Amino acid sequence: MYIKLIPIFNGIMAKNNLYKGSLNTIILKLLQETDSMYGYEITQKVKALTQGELSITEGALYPALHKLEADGFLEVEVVKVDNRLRKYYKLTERGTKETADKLSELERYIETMKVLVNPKFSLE
Amino acid sequence: MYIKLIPIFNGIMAKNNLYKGSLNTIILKLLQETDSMYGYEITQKVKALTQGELSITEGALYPALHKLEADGFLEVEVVKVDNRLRKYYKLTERGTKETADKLSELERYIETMKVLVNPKFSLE
DNA sequence: AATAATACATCAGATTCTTATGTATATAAA
DNA sequence: TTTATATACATAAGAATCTGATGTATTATT
Repeated sequence: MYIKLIPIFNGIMAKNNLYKGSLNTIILKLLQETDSMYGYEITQKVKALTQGELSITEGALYPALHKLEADGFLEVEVVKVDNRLRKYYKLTERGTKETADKLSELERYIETMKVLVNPKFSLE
Repeated sequence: MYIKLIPIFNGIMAKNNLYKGSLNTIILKLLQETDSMYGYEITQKVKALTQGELSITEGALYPALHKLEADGFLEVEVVKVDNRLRKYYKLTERGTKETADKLSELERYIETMKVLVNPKFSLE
């Protein structure tokens, strides 16, 4: 019999609320900077960079990685470390182009939101 | 027989790509500024403010308005103008609170994305 | 007379996410 | 030593949010 103990006040965890489409942009950008990363490493990197503000769930991450690979934006290399599998992903040429597109799309989006909801938002 | 003429180069239109959750924030903020608006007016206002960059589709807008109303964030008043119906929406008290929450959520989100993808992004 | 604009609405389908669950190994704690 | 945590992958159900298509109806424009 398996009993999972769950925190009583788990409301204090929650609060993720990733905006649609953000995840691909995040993955691509991280790979642009770090060249080669595996899935679990990405979740940890995001947590660290955002000081826990953003937790990429595995249920979102792995399917996203598979799709980016299927679309030809990432290539994968499987490596065994300490008897455990790691799948290292890196950008393809098309992936590098896609990264630039996604980033400018994000910039445009933020510019647009700035106009709509808050004159204080801006890009430097 | 109905034949719909469509633009040959409709690729130049496309490009909407609203991020998930943005729409509610936009609606709430516009109502905070303008006090009372009807659906069609919102679509036109968004087009005008963003110079066509963002087009709120009716298929997204109307269900969103209904849900915001059902959740108690908006109240509606139906008015007949030129023999046509208009449904004027305005913020309830809870809606005003929700607006503030959504706006700070957006600020946090942009701050987070800034850390992750682009050191040039910032709030003033 | 036909088309575009105004004004509402719903629905199928796609995408993207959360939460839960599952497998398996390695390490740290009780 | 057993248990829990960390590492590392994966899938699947269901919710939420969007696009694009379609529908109704009136008014204004061409």
